[in-house]
Amino acid sequence: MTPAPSTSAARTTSSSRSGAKGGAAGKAAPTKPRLLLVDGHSMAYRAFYALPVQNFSTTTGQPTNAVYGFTSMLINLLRDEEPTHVAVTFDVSRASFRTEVYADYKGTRTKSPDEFRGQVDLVKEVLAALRVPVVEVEGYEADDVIATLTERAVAQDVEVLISSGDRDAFQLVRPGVTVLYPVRGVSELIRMTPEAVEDKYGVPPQRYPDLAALVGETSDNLPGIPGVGAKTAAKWITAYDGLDGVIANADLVKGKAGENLRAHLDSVIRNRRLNALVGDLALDVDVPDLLRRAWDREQVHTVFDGLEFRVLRDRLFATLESAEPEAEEGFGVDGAVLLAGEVGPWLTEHAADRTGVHVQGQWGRGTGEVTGLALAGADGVAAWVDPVTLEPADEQALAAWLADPVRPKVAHDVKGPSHALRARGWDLAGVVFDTALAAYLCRPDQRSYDLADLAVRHLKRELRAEGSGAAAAQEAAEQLTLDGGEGPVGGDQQARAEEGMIRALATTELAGVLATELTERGGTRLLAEVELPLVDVLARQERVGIAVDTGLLADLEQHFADRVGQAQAQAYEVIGTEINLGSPKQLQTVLFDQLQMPKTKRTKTGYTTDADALAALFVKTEHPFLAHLLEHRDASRLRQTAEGLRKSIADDGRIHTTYQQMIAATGRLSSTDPNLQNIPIRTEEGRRIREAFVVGPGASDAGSDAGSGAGSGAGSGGGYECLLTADYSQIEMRIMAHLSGDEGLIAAFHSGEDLHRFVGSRVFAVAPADVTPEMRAKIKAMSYGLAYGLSAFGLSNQLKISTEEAKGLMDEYFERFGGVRDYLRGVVEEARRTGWTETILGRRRYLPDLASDNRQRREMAERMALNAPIQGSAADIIKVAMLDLDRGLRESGLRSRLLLQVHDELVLEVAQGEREPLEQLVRSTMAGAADLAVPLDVSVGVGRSWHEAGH
DNA sequence: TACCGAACGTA
DNA sequence: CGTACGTTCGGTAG
Repeated sequence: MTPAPSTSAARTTSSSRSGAKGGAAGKAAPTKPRLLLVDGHSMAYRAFYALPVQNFSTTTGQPTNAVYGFTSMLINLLRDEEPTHVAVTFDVSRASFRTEVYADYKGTRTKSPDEFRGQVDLVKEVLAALRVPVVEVEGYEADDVIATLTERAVAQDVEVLISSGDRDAFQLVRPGVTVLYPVRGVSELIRMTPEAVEDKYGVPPQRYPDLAALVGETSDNLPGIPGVGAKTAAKWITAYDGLDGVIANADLVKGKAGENLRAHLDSVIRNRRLNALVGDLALDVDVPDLLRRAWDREQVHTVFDGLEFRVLRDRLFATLESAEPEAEEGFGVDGAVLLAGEVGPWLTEHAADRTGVHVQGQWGRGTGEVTGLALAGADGVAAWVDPVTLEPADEQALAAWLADPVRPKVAHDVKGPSHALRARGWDLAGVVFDTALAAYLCRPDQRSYDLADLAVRHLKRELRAEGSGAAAAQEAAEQLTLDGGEGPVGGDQQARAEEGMIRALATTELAGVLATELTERGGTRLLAEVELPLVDVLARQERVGIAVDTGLLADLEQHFADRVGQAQAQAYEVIGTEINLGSPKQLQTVLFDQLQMPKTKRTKTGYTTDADALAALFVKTEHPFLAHLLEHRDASRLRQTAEGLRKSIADDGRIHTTYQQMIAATGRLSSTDPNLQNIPIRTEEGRRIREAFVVGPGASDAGSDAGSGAGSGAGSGGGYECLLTADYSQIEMRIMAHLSGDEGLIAAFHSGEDLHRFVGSRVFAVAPADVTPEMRAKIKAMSYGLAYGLSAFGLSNQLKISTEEAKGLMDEYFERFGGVRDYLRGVVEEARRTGWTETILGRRRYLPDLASDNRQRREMAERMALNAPIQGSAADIIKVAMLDLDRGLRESGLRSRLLLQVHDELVLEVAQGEREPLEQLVRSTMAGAADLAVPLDVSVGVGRSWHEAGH
């Protein structure tokens, strides 16, 4: 029986304690507290006018645009500003002390539209679910409450952020108090710091109400002095040291403006009295009461469901995880360090069924080391094994169990650990679930899939022993040390064992929860049939590595270094000074200050000096410095690349990259340490680096496990004869043709004609033979651009043609290939409706930003939605090809082996005498990896080096 | 020492 | 104002 059964549903109610702890604290508590104050009424009102009401209402007809915009803004603020404290304030009623003073205060305001009223209560419902306190005081406005809380916060050394659409709030600005003022709706807020206020109005923030009193505020029905704007008002205020001075010296002011001032002194004085915020209200809350709290999960679901805020809810959960309730409990550990002779019996008793495996140690570059092994049986009993002190019988039992494919195991991110196990002589088989991979498939946009984070999120548990905080665990460990003395189980080891067993237990429990979630998201088959079996294929690729001609690489590095030296010397000669050519900052000084060249495109920190811009500058100025600089850039990048590769060559003369299977949100692999997926190919000089990747002498240890051990005696001539590369041609365009079902594009792939020539002939309405190279280049750029969400502007930029021409080109393209246009439009619509995109194997990518009210974010999400199914389906296909190929190699008894994957290309090492059959196998396997409406074309090349094999 | 932005390599 | 990545460097903040 599991000692501490737990499900995620069982623990949503523990809010009193977690509430007190606060969600914002999350991981690293901010050093200084920060209070966010929101003027609820004014921000909701802004949202109401920013978002078209017809697009935002529930099926029952309830308008939700204001509450949607407000909630969205609040989520963004909580995410981006990370306040530790938060409150939202509202006006209680129209009547306030100000209307008593001046009956027409805000008198021009028309009654708010019907669609708006009622939404304020909905906003309050949302706030209640989010556990954001609402503060309001009868007879005062929201801004008075904000002013009061601001004064209190400042006195307590708490930083303040005010979100208000009312300019009166500017008077509160000072160091440590910033107003976030909405421009254009509520998605963009500008930061009104003391400097910003002074920049904009010409007076310091505390004098802003003086200025407003003179200028007037139409929205409050406070008329100012006719003919006096901010400029004049600021001038007076500065000249007479404030409004009191202006009033006292009203007689000195000349001209028509002066007359008007004297005529309207009363209203100015009244305005100033009304726009002064009240900073000393009696409130029943104080700043500490506003500590951010974890929101109520269930209530959020209820409220958001009612409002039909599906995507917004996803965004809330996605962006504000730190506000999850803190885990309450740890793990009850029922387990022990296995002593001599206990391993076999333990496995028999506890490890027949699904067992959690956690490896302690280190790994990387295709190898590793085991320092501890923890197991957690399906019965909830755990065990820990010290790999150093195992006796032969234990060793054998453990090895047999680990390698037994019918003993099901669950693990977390198992590729690395499998290297460590393998290096210890243990093969791992029978892994039926990987919690990290499952979490990745559920939410492929996450940065990491750390076990501890997943346990907190999905199990609501900390990775620590039950009922014992860190201190208690330490105590227990020390106790053991004292008791055990020199005994078999030291305290340090005990602590490591407990840590390992907890992780193994957490893995088994997580596997259950994540399996359910993955099923809901339709990813079960993808995990079982693609990602999980791929782990082993990738592990072998990493272990095998690719051979490098070390001498050649060193020569190349020297060659590039020489080029760098020459270019540098020539560059220095031209400009007469020795600057660091690798420093954009120093370059900008030379280019734009000393040489007075025209300014390039702006970056955050200045002006760009990228290759495109430098080339454009060279065309304009023909300054030789630019040529030397570009040469220096090019050569030093190549030198760096060569040097980096040389440094990562292992003792076996090969480079062992690491494939990341859970990084790219589209489903692609990535390669690190070193990255072998970005080795130069475009330029002649760059391609030379590929000459250094060569066929190996073979006979390395790892080779034997590619072809199954037993049968490999046959042709053991030993070595390898060459490298083989095989890549899919235009796979993304073929997927586009398949997914769109566009008849023209499908016909293009069946025509045997060159794709871009074919498409070009349609777009330009000429015979294929009459498609010029220029036309072809434009078509090629556009075809690929479409899959990335390219705009006419972007296309014109890239092709250096006018926007009009680019627009015409795209129109013509869509005219001829209407299916493509319909598909691209549909894919975004569908994603907006469901919240995700999908590949041909059902791999999802969630894009909550499709509903963002921030245009930049939303359009970014739209481009992602266009690209994800295409790039992701290509990733699906090559993964399937790798699995089929791996299986095919084994079944046909070939000894050749997979070395690299570069998105649409596979690199293999061809065993002696296998060139012909291997090519056949590779071609048929890759072409057969998916059944599309168009054929999958595979091109193959062989050679001694990657360069030679390339084609 | 740690992190960010600019730049640039690949598909 | 074109997607997806990883690495390197210089610069700056800590």
